[in-house]
Amino acid sequence: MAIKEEKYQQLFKESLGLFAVFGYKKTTIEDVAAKLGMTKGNLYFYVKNKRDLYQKTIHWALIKWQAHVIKAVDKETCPRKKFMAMARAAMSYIDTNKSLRKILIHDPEIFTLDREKDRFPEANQAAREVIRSIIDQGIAEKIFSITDVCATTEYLFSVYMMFLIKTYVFLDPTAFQQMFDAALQLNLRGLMHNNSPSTP
Amino acid sequence: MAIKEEKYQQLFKESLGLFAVFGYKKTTIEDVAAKLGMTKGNLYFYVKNKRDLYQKTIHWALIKWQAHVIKAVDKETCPRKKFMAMARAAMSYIDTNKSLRKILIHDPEIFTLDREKDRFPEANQAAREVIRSIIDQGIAEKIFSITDVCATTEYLFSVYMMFLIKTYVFLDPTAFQQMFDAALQLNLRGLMHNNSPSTP
DNA sequence: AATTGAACTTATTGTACAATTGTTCAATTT
DNA sequence: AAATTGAACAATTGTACAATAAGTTCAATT
Repeated sequence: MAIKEEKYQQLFKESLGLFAVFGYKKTTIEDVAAKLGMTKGNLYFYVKNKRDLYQKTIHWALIKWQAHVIKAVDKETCPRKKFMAMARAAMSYIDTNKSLRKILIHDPEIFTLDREKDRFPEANQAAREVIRSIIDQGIAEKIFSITDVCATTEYLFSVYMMFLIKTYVFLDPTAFQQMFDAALQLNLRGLMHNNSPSTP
Repeated sequence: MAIKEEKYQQLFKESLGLFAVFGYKKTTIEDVAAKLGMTKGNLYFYVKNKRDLYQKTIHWALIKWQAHVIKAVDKETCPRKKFMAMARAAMSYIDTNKSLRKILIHDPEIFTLDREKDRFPEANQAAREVIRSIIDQGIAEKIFSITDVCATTEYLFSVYMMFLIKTYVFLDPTAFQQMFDAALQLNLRGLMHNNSPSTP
């Protein structure tokens, strides 16, 4: 059913664009239907309701983002480089993806530090696992040394969330970059078994 | 005018208690006045308006909190221990102070990762300076080594904010403690010049 | 200087109704 | 059978205005 998949892709793409411009409330089901050249009634063949459309649209965007990050991580072999690739890919993606970024500004609670309020636990769990696998590999190769892998993963995921929250709100790109670099240095050195001179 | 100072202390204390129980909206100026045995009109001798009362009350609570942290930091001489003392004092204080914590739950935006929306820039600037002075001392004593002190301070302050946001929302105290310890280990090792075995 | 209490102003709540938007579904087309 | 339509229906939001409650001011008083 590649044809139905195509339809969904198009639906989410157009939907994302509209939600980005008008926000959830101001975007009507009819707007989305019109954009796709169908009637609003037919949209209910694809999604349960408006909220479901919004949820599925953002989930789709988050998964696409994640795929981009994983691709960047997989290009590297060393855990240290993987960690850097992960951080950089995640941040640069959101920086270039105007639509997703606009939605995050409209609806900042998409990223929350409160796990109870997490509306995208599936996508975020996958993100945790990316971090976790890099740490595990680093420990296996005796490059990283930390006592509590689980808690460290959760902490680094929270730091990642923190940066996301800061990204779509940050005024000065230079200040952001500096803080990002400082964080990367601090966390990498914190993970490493021995402090070695940083290779940029 | 130590007598007037006393009055303010009492005002903020009672006000904090009421705001903690009922929240900003449900707490009336008359409630606060009654608690202090005065009429609501007289409250306007002390504060500009209701919002000002709320603002001054929280600012007062934040400064008291900060004084507690600084006291704990000053007990230590080594920058490493100072850093740990700072983190621990800040977190344990909020854990025991039920009123302040309740207010933070009612009004989570008191702590924000968005500097533009910071309603207590004075108190938070002072907090940044506590972090900064510990880092500066650590570098002077060649215990810490980081390239960008300014950006690292800002990053660690953000991590501090993140923990505060997580604190009043965290379900499981054990999980919080583990994450806190992992973060402390990671950040301390990241700051240090050479990785030495951690002394607990 | 600190406080009162009444007068005054501003904000909130409730209600009723109109308009808009979201949702369902039997009928129709592909 | 899967996809789509359009009209009927339900839910939500917006508007207007009255009633109420809460916030604010200030001349008089302690």
